[in-house]
Amino acid sequence: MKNSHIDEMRAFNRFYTSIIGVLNKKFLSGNYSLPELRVLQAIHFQDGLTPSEIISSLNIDKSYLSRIIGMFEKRKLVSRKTSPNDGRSVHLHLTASGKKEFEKHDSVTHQQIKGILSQLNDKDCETLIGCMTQIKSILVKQEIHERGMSDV
Amino acid sequence: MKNSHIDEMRAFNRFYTSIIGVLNKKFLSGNYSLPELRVLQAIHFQDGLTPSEIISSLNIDKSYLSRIIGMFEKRKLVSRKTSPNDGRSVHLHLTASGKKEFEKHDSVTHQQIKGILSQLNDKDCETLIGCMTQIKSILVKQEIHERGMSDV
DNA sequence: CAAATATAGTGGACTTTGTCAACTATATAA
DNA sequence: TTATATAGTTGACAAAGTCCACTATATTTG
Repeated sequence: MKNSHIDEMRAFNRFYTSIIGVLNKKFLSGNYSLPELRVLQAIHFQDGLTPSEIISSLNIDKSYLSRIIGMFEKRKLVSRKTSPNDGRSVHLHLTASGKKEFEKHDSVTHQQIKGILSQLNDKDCETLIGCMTQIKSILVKQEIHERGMSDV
Repeated sequence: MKNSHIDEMRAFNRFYTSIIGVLNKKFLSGNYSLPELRVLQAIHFQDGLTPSEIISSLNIDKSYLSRIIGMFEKRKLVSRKTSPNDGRSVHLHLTASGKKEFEKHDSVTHQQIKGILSQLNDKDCETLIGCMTQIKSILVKQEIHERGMSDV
């Protein structure tokens, strides 16, 4: 490893964080905050999961999560059901409107990314995605990541 | 552009945001928050710049910034000097301890990135950095970014 | 089994972070 | 010179996130 590599990676981090920040800011003009959307996504992704499962995958405070879920329940996007096996834990499900809300948000971010990629020529697009895939495959071995904080 | 590219890019965004999140969290166990460090960096990077310049480059609220600067001044890391040309604006400078504080933080994040790269074999490292450089060069044309929110 | 310990989730109080609007002071334009 | 714009500060507030105590189940262990 060269020393300049470190600077390069830091430059990339600043650059890419900035992009993510801009994208997040844009779509966050909606009704929900980023952690809220992460929770919605998590439940969509795995119907019936429990708060404690969300906690470990999203690295979020349990009281904070409890309030987020409470808010979703009040708005009828999520339902809680006490687990038949374990009376302490609850299973979370998206209601019909919860699913709709998720789809809505998901399509917005989909379009957002599409908007970026569609401005690239085919070669650049292939290169870009190829690079992303490679970076992921190299860094995934190191297990630095936890489920993170972008919905883009 | 293929449709799958969009999903790939979104996957990368989630993945990389997560990495950044973990890194940021680690070094943020220090004395300053991320925006605070960004301000310190900005002043280090361009001695004598004004709050309003920071505002436009960092996209931060002016009252928030004013308080951050006030805190730095109280801790003797930054000094304010009224501009001779324009009595409304001030020029910001790092004091000796301000510079030391910056260096301290900078070296921590340097070591952190070094820690990651040093676990890679030479080929992976070259590939990784090469990919980052390419991504940056492709996306920089689109000007999506603003100066962002990572200090890693 | 009964007592101790652990786990799941909730709610109150709090801190940190960030925003909004009003204000002072200087500068520029009409 | 009056009006308008810009730089920065301050107070009040809102949003985001954390900490701790608590209830209620579950599990362990003596």
